[in-house]
Amino acid sequence: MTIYDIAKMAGVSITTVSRVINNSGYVNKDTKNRVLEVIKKSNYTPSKTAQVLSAGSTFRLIGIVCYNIEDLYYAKAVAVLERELRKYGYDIILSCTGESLKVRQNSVNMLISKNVDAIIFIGSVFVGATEDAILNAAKRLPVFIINAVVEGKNIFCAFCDEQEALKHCVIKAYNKGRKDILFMYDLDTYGSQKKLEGYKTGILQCGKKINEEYIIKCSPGVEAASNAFLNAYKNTPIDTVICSNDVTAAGVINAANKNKIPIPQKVAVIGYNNSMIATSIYPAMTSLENNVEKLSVFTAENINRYFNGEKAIKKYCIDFELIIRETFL
Amino acid sequence: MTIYDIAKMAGVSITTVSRVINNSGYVNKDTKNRVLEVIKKSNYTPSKTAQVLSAGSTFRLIGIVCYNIEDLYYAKAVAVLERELRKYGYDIILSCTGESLKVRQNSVNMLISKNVDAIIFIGSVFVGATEDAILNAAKRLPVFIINAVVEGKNIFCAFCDEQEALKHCVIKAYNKGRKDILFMYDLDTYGSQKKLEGYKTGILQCGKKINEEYIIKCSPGVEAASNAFLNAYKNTPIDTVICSNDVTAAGVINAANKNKIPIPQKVAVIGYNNSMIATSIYPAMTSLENNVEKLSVFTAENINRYFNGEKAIKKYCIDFELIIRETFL
DNA sequence: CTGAAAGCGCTTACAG
DNA sequence: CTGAAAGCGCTTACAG
Repeated sequence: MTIYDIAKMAGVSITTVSRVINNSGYVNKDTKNRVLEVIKKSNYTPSKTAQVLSAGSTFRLIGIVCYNIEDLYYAKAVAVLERELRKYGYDIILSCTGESLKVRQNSVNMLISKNVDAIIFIGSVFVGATEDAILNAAKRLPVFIINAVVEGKNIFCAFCDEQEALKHCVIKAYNKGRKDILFMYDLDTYGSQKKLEGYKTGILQCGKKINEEYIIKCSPGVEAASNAFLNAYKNTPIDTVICSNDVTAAGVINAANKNKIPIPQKVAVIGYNNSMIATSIYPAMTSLENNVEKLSVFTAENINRYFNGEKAIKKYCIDFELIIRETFL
Repeated sequence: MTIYDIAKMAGVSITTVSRVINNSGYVNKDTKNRVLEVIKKSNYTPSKTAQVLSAGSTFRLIGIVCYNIEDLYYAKAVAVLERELRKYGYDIILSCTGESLKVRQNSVNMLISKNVDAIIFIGSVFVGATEDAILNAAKRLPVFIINAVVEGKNIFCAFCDEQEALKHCVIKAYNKGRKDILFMYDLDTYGSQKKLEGYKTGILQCGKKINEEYIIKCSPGVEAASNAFLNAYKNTPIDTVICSNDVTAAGVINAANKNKIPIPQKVAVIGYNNSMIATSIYPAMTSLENNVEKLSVFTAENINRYFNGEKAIKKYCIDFELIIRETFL
């Protein structure tokens, strides 16, 4: 079913049908109704492909590349991006890549080959190993990054200063009289490294020495975090645990509950991301709000700015806030 | 930059460039390399739009309509669908609609107008009020539904029998000697209704009477569930709480922890969906595994079947399993 | 208010 | 191994 069929059935030219479809130009009211009826009756949908090619427009599709949509951080970002971009008439193609470098490069290639208007990378996991993919993409279309900084033409970043954020947590803990502050992280990403640096800076700023025993890397997931914490707790005095994300923190809290280690009296716990997990757990988790939601809203606006001829913002840094709940008072 | 520019720069016809791009037909090796070099040097990407229009193919895009990607159930489904559909060369356009009927209808219209190959609806929230949107969509393209049943031409459903699942939970609890079994749910969806029916069937099958005080509807979210549970607990004897999802169950568990109500000795708790929350909480939550992952894998296969001329399966029912953890032993 | 014709950027028989 | 030409299904000046 094409515009030619509709034209024939309605007894008009395809130009007129086109006018009716697009509600453009002058069309006699009766003619219009006749065409509309034919369209409806035949369940005709115009070929977007032909429209785009002919009108020189685009599909208004934005590619989103994220690590794992089941992680609440990415889920939040995608949810907000989708909602905000819709306001500007964009839809999203979602690509979740996981660890695989090959999948990442393929995802980017696919998005480029499908002629999306722009690509958004969410998360710092894409910096480092995948940076080439980002730079290559930027040669062909604008690239927007949430929560990482990559310099380059056609690349626009919105981020939270994770290093400062973690430093803030450390100092806050120290000022509460906490002395044995553990830092736990899972993936070895750009973001984790920033947080780790922030941890160290904070420790030094408190006039303490950096003790490698207080820096723990564990596998992702609640269980792994539980075990890693208990193991560390056995061997070293610990009164505070700062985690690089809420899932890890949940593991610490569970382990403490199970072993009757009172939170926060004996051990205080600070999570990161302020996700739903922070309020789903008991005791409610103190967590660092790094404002993904705001970053996502900003990025959608920035994309709109870019395509409207206004100058998009190259680098945008958002504030953070430690949300105090029961695990660290 | 079009195929004409490349042809000119390489000193060949566009036919030859097209052959190189598509790796089809015979092309002299040297010619091919020359064209490839020009393409690379100029960062040329063929217009997918023109390719699709010309070749009579499609963009290989599947639309996914879900309620809320921040809900772990939907996140899991989308993650698996994306991964599995990628294997068949499809990408996904994600649309999260929330409650709004208008957004839902608009999302469907948008997907149809963008000429996706098929639409997947995830979750029972779309049955009932949005059913018209589904039926209309099915007039134009194949519609696949995960976890709800809608009859109609061009509609394919994969689901878990929630009614049976909930009945199973009730009987299991009863057989453990539990007598005062509460059912808590939040949204008033098709799925919740099925679960509620299952609860009632189970209660009757145990030779007990249905007591409306043991059926509690609360707002979504951990906090609301906590309050609703505590309120009910004050007024009625309760030894088991079965929830329509894990978030609600987390609220119950938190409330019990906070009020020193021992789980499962005094109150057993059963969640639903067996999401990450079930293992993120202490005590670890018994939860009903309704196999979204398997349903998603099946749906991707079914879509592939549909487009490969094999007959897609109209109705597919998956089994379920109660995963026993500490909150109900 | 309406239509014939050119053109969007490709692919694909067809001819050589 | 290569290219001229038709055609995919639309939009949009242009002419009337």
